[in-house]
Amino acid sequence: MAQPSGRSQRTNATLEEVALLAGVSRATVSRVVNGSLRVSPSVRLDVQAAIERLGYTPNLAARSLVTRRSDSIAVVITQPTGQVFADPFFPRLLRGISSTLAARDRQLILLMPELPADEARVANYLTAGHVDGALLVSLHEDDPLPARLTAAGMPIVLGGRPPKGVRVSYVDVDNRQGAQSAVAHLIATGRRVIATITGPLDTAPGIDRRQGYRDALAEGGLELDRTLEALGDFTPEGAAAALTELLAVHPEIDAIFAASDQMAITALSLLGASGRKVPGDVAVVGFDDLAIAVSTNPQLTSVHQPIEEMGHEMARLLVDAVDAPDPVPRRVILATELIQRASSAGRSSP
Amino acid sequence: MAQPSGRSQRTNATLEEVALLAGVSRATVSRVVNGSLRVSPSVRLDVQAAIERLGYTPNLAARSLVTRRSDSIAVVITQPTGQVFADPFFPRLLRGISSTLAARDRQLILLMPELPADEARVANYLTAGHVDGALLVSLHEDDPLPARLTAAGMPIVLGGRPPKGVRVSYVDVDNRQGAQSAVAHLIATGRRVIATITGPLDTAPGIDRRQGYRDALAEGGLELDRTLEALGDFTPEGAAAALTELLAVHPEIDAIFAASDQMAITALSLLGASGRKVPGDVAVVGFDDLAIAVSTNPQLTSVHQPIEEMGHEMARLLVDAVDAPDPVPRRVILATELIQRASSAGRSSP
DNA sequence: AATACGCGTGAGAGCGCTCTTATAAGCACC
DNA sequence: GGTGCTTATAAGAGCGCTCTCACGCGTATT
Repeated sequence: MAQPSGRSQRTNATLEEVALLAGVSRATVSRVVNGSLRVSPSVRLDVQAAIERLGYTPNLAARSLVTRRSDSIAVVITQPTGQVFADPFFPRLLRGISSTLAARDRQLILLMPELPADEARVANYLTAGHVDGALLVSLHEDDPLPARLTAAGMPIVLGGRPPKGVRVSYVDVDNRQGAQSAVAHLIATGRRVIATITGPLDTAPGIDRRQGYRDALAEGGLELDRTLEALGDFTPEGAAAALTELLAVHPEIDAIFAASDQMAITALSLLGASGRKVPGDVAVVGFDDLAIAVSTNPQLTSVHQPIEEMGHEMARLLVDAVDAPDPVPRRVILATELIQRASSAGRSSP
Repeated sequence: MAQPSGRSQRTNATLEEVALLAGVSRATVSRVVNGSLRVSPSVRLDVQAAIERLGYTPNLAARSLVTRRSDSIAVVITQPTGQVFADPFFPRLLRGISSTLAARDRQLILLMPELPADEARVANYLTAGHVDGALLVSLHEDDPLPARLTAAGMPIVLGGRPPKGVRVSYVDVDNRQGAQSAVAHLIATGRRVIATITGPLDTAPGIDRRQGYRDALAEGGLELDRTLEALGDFTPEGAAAALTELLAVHPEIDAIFAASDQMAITALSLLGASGRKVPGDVAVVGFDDLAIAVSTNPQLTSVHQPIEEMGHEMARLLVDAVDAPDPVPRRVILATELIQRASSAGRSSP
């Protein structure tokens, strides 16, 4: 009597109540709900009407208690070191994952361990069987999680190529081919002294993008010069240091392929500060195709990655694996696309 | 015999088994697990040993079936129109939410409706009682979700000020004060013809940031001139159009406050292209303090928002409301901070 | 006409947990 | 040393669902 008391107690109807209203047994209602074929059309209609009337929604907890499945999937995003958060990779990836999972009636449980202690808890949580599978993104090199989960019989799919010879399913963008096409483009537009600012070489994208750079040089008949490869770490600071050294050693540079847009943008402003014109003196190409690539001056040529699609594929692979356990790890490599803008325009054209 | 068969069947122990091993009843084990005080120390120790030995983890589905709680919280991120995804707002917000939720033993269920049809499904899912509460982010103006959920008795907390006079708990950053401090800084450093490129004026941040701009002008004794307020929409295109018009009407502009970094960066390159020096001729200040703000040329002065903390507060508010339903909506407004960089340096100093 | 088989449906067990209620044990008191 | 009290533990019901099994009916087979 103390309060006016909130209405809408949200007392969800149960199977039992639906059954009563429809004049059938609980089992039959269950069959209708789960789309069993073994129900006569007339009964199905009655039941559906009752469900509609009562606004019935299955109690997921009760269901998963008996089915031993949770119909939910964990997405584990490990803290990427440093500023990698500077780009909107995760929202887009999550959107891709989310839409596919929703379409297949799975819940998305997001886990973002920060401290090592969190990671232990996450591992516990996952192996406790609260989810049917896990999607792992941006692990560090020596993360024990994939091995632990695989050993525990939990289906997983990684985002990005696994570091070592770990045999798990994964989805990745074709970093190598993307970098290759970027550098091939520089060669095709007349650049001859092409430097690269790499990503960290203990990460797959760092390695693969450098490899793509080398591939393009080889194909273009240009000599590989290790002093044109400056080690970056995807951050502005790292890129600045790398570029400063590069310009000191090779003032004749006429093109730069940066392994990330963040670094490419830093290069853009540093080159300007050093009195060089982009693209007149030096062409610049980045990787990621961030939204700000169109806001820089000049606009930045960059390699576009199908991130949403990566999410789709990851979710698809995982759900398939949950539904039909498959001993063979699968992998999907998605093509990238070079988006040409002003920062790499040919010398002849303005 | 077909396969070597995977080991580690992950047959989680049950309460019953723990009870058997510890020589007590199921109920006693349950008390230990849930931290009841009514257990003698010796028995508690025995039980804990048994739990340890069997690697017991409670079955969440079974628990929530009887407690009628899920111990999980939904985070609903509605598709922001256009490019707003260009900034890493969501990862940071999610990180804040995630860490607080984890600390309070709640699961984070992420829902990202894209199409209107998705939104209906999300609403259904939420009202079906699968979660204990919901965090709603970046709703559009007329989103019916808050009202629906509140009516259904579900605790919710919004991220960002609610559009109309909706009475719900929310957490927001102090957009108005942030903008005010940015513009006050411009005035203090000698700027007199200060324009603004606003955000869309049907969003709370758009409105509040413009209001902060006006506040600062009033306090600084400058006349408000509506033709110095150009309507933007947070995108580069919008900003470009707004700025072009602004410069045409007011070539004497000596400072620009852009309601987002994305727009500020666009302004930076456009001003350069028009032959104006930043900060020599025109000072530029943005809002968001994106990571690329340090990579632009010149580096961009911007208003920093405590996004992780916003996530923390949202989660804290919601979990508190779930634990102790509170008829009074709460609100938390977090302070912003102006980060001064080269783009707004005073004319006297280089 | 008798047997067999399919197919739609109902009855009932039981998933692992919490929570209420009952019981046993311990202790103080007069 | 019996009465009354508190306190630790056990027993058992039941949350809402799925799923196996049995049943009864209609149709095909011999």
